[in-house]
Amino acid sequence: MVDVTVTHERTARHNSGPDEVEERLTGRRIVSLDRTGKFLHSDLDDGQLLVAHLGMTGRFTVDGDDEPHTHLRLLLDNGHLVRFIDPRTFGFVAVYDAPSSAPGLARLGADAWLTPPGAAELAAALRGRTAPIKALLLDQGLISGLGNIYADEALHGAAIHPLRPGGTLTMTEIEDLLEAISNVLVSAIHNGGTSLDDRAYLLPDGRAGENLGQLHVYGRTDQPCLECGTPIQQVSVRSRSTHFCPTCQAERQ
DNA sequence: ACCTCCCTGGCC
DNA sequence: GGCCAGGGAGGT
Repeated sequence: MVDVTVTHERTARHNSGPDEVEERLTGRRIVSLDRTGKFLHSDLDDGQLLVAHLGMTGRFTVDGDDEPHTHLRLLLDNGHLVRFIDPRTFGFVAVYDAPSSAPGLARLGADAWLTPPGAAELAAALRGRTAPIKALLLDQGLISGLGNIYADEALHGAAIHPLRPGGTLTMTEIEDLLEAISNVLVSAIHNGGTSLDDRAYLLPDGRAGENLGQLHVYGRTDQPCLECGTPIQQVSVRSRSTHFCPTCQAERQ
């Protein structure tokens, strides 16, 4: 990285500020590109760890246009210009000495796509947990990588009510849930991801992902369940909108 | 283990 | 003019 410019305080909030991020990155070479859950992370040539999170509206572009809400620019020694654009500034870019000092990243559960847990492992993690399974799926400590949309979709695929206390899931339900998570992610990735009307998420070439039309419950409040016709219900779980079919995902089985 | 806060664009 | 959307951090 030949030149690094950070122009928004909040983007650098996990370091002391924009100056520290610029200083720690300038002159460094990126030697890896990885992802765990929703965290992007790279090893640098001096042993530091570069971590980025897109939050809700963050995205990286390479040699793109200069857009509003561009908060960080990386000029690479190959001439390419990487921009971090993030209107709502829920995302961040941070540099740490070690993974253990990166908040969030250090506490992530197994990645839902790359290294999903086995049923026995997930069952052990769920044992004794009283929080709603929906909340546990969003809390990245159990399984990492699922957001609000795919958590709702996975629970519907597994026919599990979102308010079921995590510890009450049967082994069969846990197996179904893991399979549903896999199915949901395979489908979403195959379809290029879920671009909503706000177009906050787009494919690298600027096209919208087409998975929205494949969703069974998210954003389908009051519309008929595709399995049974019952109107999809929307409730709030931990102040996150939650969509489910009250028939397919009955409270008890 | 819970709750509040952060932030902006879009829509009612 | 006000509310909602959403991911995580931090504090209680």
